[in-house]
Amino acid sequence: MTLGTRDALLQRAEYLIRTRGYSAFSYADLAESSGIRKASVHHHFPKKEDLAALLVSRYIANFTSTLAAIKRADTQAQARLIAYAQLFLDGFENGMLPLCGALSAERSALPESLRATVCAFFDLHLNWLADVVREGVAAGELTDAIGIDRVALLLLSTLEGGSFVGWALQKTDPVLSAFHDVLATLSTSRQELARP
Amino acid sequence: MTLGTRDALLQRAEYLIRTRGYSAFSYADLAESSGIRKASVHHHFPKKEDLAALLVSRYIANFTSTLAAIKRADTQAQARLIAYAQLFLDGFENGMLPLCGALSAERSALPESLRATVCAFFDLHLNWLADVVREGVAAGELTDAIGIDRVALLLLSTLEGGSFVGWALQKTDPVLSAFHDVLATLSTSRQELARP
DNA sequence: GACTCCCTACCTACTAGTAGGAAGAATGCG
DNA sequence: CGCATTCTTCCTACTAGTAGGTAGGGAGTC
Repeated sequence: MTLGTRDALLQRAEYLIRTRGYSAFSYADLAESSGIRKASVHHHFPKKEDLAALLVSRYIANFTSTLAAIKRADTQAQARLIAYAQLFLDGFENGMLPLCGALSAERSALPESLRATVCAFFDLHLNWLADVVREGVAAGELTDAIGIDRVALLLLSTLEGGSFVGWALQKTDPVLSAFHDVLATLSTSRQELARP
Repeated sequence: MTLGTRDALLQRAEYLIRTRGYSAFSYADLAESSGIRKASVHHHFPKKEDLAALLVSRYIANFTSTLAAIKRADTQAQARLIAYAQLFLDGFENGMLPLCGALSAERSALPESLRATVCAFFDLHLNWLADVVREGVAAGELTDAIGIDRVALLLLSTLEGGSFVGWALQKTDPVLSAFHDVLATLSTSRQELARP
């Protein structure tokens, strides 16, 4: 399957943003790595800001349906959360940071339209996590010692933080390590923890 | 106390890097926000890369002594860790991301000299945390269910991740929320968790 | 006299973005 | 069908502005 030029550009742009950041990627980079001229990139996406905004909103749309698919595929909270965490690992193994984590770092240098979208993306994560945790608690699979919203925040923080630490150290283990430790703590079934 | 020009420049540069990122801050920005001309900034720091490298290595030196001071001031692991976490909150309340977290996001766009320093900084964090946790476990204050190094990674991940989530959402609570939840889990004394 | 600090003026390379045209595919119509 | 028109995609060539960085000079200080 061969991607259309437009989709190929979006894909390359996503990679560049998730490795270099929004400010540090240029239309010249994007053009070169897509085998096209700079002016042609502008034909598809007149402004850099438009490109990024579209990219993120499409990403959010995809992500939303991926989360829905996870909920459909797994009925247990634990399995759902592991599948969710796997998304972070997948990105990492493709050499990329979490999109919105990367954008969050440059927040002050971002155009206003992007900031709001990044914020919305984190809310999406937190709401989905809270939902899954709520159902998990109701089903007796997860403990409810610290409150649903705090658990959601805890899970997201470990994955974002783990990704950044792993990214800096160029190691894969930190990405999921903290998440798994937290998940084991939250689980009522408390199976023995696997030491690495 | 009035800072020398050189120190003022370093301080402003740190702020700019911890809000906009390395790529998105320019000598023009730095000059303007320091009330000096661009060429004068170059007089003090000929290359941007030099400035950043010096800044980070000085930051690491300061941080090292701060960590040593924390160890001296508190004998209990829990108190030490809370003081450590407070450093992240202090930065956040001054409107800044963790320095090395921010740099980590742009890793691919960073000069080689900086990448290594960023990596060393994370190692510093992890080694100090592992040390504190080890002593805490030996003193019976902390549980040792998942291994010293994993606990260090867990604590660092929650703080880095919490900072980024809080930064994107422009809220302070996420910064320490996950860290405190994890710390409560690790504590053998298990005092009741304060709900927010 | 040498050094420090800061300046104006400048350089080259690169940034996002534009103008206008060539080639080809899609479309409308007699 | 043939033929012209329009639309899409991409191009070369350009703009103005900004990036990091340099040359060289003036004023104060050791």
